[in-house]
Amino acid sequence: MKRTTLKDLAKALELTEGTVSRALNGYSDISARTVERVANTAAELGYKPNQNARRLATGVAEAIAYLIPQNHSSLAEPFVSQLLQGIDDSLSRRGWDLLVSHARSAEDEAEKIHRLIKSGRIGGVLLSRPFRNDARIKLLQKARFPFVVHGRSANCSSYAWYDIDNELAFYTAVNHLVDLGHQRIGFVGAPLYYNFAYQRLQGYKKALEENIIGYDESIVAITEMNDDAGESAAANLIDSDNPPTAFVCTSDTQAFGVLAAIRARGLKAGVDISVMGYDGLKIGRHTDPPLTTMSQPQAQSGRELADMLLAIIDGDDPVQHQILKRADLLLRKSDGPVQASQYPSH
Amino acid sequence: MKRTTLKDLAKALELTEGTVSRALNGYSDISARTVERVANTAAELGYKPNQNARRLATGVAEAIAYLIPQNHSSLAEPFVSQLLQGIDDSLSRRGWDLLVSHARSAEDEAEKIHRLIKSGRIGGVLLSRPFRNDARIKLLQKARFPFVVHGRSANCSSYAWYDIDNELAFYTAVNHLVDLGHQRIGFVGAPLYYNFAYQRLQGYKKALEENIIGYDESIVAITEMNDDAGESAAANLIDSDNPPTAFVCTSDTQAFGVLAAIRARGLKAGVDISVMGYDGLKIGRHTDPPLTTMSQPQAQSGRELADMLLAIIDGDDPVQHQILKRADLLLRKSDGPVQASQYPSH
DNA sequence: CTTGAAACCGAAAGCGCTTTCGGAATAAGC
DNA sequence: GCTTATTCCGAAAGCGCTTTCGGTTTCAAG
Repeated sequence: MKRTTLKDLAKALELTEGTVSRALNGYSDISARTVERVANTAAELGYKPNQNARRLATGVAEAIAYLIPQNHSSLAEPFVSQLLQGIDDSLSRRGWDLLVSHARSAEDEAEKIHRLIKSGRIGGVLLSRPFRNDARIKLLQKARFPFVVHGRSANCSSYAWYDIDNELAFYTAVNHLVDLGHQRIGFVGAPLYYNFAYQRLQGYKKALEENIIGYDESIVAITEMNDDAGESAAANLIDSDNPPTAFVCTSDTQAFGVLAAIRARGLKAGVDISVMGYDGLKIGRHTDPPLTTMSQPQAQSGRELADMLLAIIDGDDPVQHQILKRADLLLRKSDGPVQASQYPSH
Repeated sequence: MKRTTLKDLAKALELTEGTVSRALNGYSDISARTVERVANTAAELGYKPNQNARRLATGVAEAIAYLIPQNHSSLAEPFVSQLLQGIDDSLSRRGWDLLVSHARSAEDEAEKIHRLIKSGRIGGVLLSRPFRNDARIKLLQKARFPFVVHGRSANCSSYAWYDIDNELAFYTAVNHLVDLGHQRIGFVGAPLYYNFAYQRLQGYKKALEENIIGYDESIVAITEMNDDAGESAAANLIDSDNPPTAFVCTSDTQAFGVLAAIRARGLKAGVDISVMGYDGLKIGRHTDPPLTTMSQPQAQSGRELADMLLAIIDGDDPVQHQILKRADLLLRKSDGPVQASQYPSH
C-alpha cells in the first residue's frame, strides 16, 4: 500500500531521480525516447508526485484559498456552490487546489489570513463581500500577497476586482419604477459597511435626484440580508402614515420578506405595491408573486475570478485586472404601475 | 518580505532548529522556560510554520477534500455554503485545511480521486450524493483511504456515512397525505441511481401498501432535480385522464416546479392539489403557496461529517460511524384535504 | 563525594521532490 | 584525427520541518 515514489520510478528505469523528474516536467535536455519510457512506466506504476514535497521544493503553493462570506443570511448563499465549481474548473486545468476557509469574527479572520499567507499553503486569495473599508484588503496589500476581490471596496484603484456595477443597477431599477409612475420608493438595504450596499444606495439616490424626487430617509431601511429582516422593515414602512408605493431591495432574500409583509396585509405585490429585488435568483420565479429583480451574470464569474488570480500570481499587475459587469433588469410580476389612488393628492 | 523560518527562529534564540521545533510542538523534554521563550519570540517574529515542509516531514496531510456534487440542479445547492462552513469549523479547530473539488464526468471523477489520494495532499475524503451503486465508494474502499459519505449507497454496511432516513421520511409524507384523504398520490422523483431517490420511492411504496393503495406506475415520474423538470412532469400528470390529487417530490426544487404547473392551470395548490416537497428549504416559505415539506436537520451536519472523518483518519473503525437522522414534517400551505369532487366515483 | 536517573538540548538523518552544474558521450566542423 | 558543439544524463545540494538518538548537565539519593 506504499505509494510509489520518484525513487521507485528511477530504480525501475535505471535512471537517477533527477533525470526522471526532469523528464516528467518537460525539460528540454532529456531525449524524446527517455521521456516516453519514463511516462510509460510512471503510468504503469501509478506514480503521482507527492505534492507536499513538490511544493516544498519549488516554493510554489499550487493552491489558492476562497474565503467564504460570513453567512449573515439565513437563506444560505445560493450560488456559492456554482462559484466554487467555476473556480475549481480553472484551477484544476493547471493542477492547482482550491482551499476554502471562513472566519467567525473579524479578528479571527485577520489571524486566519495571516496564517494562510505565511504558511506557504496557498499562492493567492479570493475574497468576497468586501466592506467599504476592508481590513482584509489592506492586510493583503501590505503583505504584497496576490488576491482578487469579488466585489470591491470604496478605494479600489490599486488591486484586482471583479464586480457588478451596483450603482448603475439600482439607478436602472429606480428609473424603471419611476417610469411606472412611482414617486415614493422605499429602499430596503443591507448594512452600508458593505460596499455593494452603499453603492446601491448611491444609485438609488442618483436616480431620485435625476427624477427630481426628494430623498426621504424615513423610507430607507437598513437591515440584515435575510427574509425576516426584510419583512419587518417593510412591515414598518407599509404601516406608516405615508407608505411607499414601491420598494427596491439590495437582495432577493430581503425582497422575499418584503413580499411576505405585503401578503400579510392582504395587499398584492405588483398591484398595490411594487417590489424589486436584486440577485436574479432563479427561485424568484416561484414566489408569490414572481419577483422582479436585477440579475447578475453569475455563470462565468468563478472561472474568471480564478483566471485573474492565476494571472496575478504569474506576475501580472493586479491593476490590469479590474472587471465591471452590468446587471440586467429581469421583469417578472412584482412590479407594476402605481395605483391612481396612490398619487400624491397635493 | 522573506518569511521567517525555523532556522531564523533558532538563530534568534541561540537554539538549534530541532529544539525549537520540539518546543513548539509540545514535546515533554523541553523546559518550561525554553518553551515560553520560544513561543514569545515566535510570536514576535510572526513565525508560521511552512505547512508543506511540515506535511512532508510528518507524512500527515492535515487536509481533507470535499467533493462538490455535480450540479444537475439549476437552482444551485442552497446549503453547500453552510455545509462547508460547518466542515471548516471542525477542521480548523485542529488546523486542518478544507479542499474542495468537483468533476465534470464520471471518468474524470475517478481520475481526480486517484490523484487526490495518491498525491499526499489529503488525509480523507467527504463524498456526497452517492449513487445506489457508487464507483467512488468502491474506489476509496479498495484504496483503503479514509472517507465518509453524506448519504449512503445501497450496500452501506462497511463504511462510514451520515444520512437521513429517506424511506421513513417519505413514508411519513405519504401517510400525512393519506390522512388528508388522498388516495391518488403522484411521485415526482430524482433518477433512481441516486440512492436517496430510490429510498424515497421505497418509502412511498411502503406507505401505499400499508394503506392498501395500489402502486400505479403511471403517476410516478422520474425527472432531473430542478424546477423545470418538476414542472413539466407535473404538467403531464395533471393533464392526464386520471390525475393525482396530490404530489410528493424528492426535492423542494422539483416541488417548486410542480407548484408552477398547478398555478399555470388556474388551480390552487393546497386546495385543488396537494404538494409536498423535501429538503425544508427556508425559501419555501415564500412560494405560492408556501411549500409543505420534509425538513432535514442541516445545521450540524458539516461539523459532524468532519468530526467523523477526523476520527476515522485517527484510526477509528469506519463502521462505528454510521449516523441516521430523521426528517421532520414541516407543514406550510401546499397540502390540504382532498376535495369531495375528487373522490373516486366508483 | 560518587552514582544513577532526570531533565534538557544538539546533531544529524530524512521526508520526496526540484534544479543547477558539470561531465560523458555523441555529433558536427575543419 | 582533433576540436568545438550538442545532446543527454548523473551527482549533489537544498526546500523547511520533524524526530530519533545520544550526550551534557543538573540534582537528588546513597
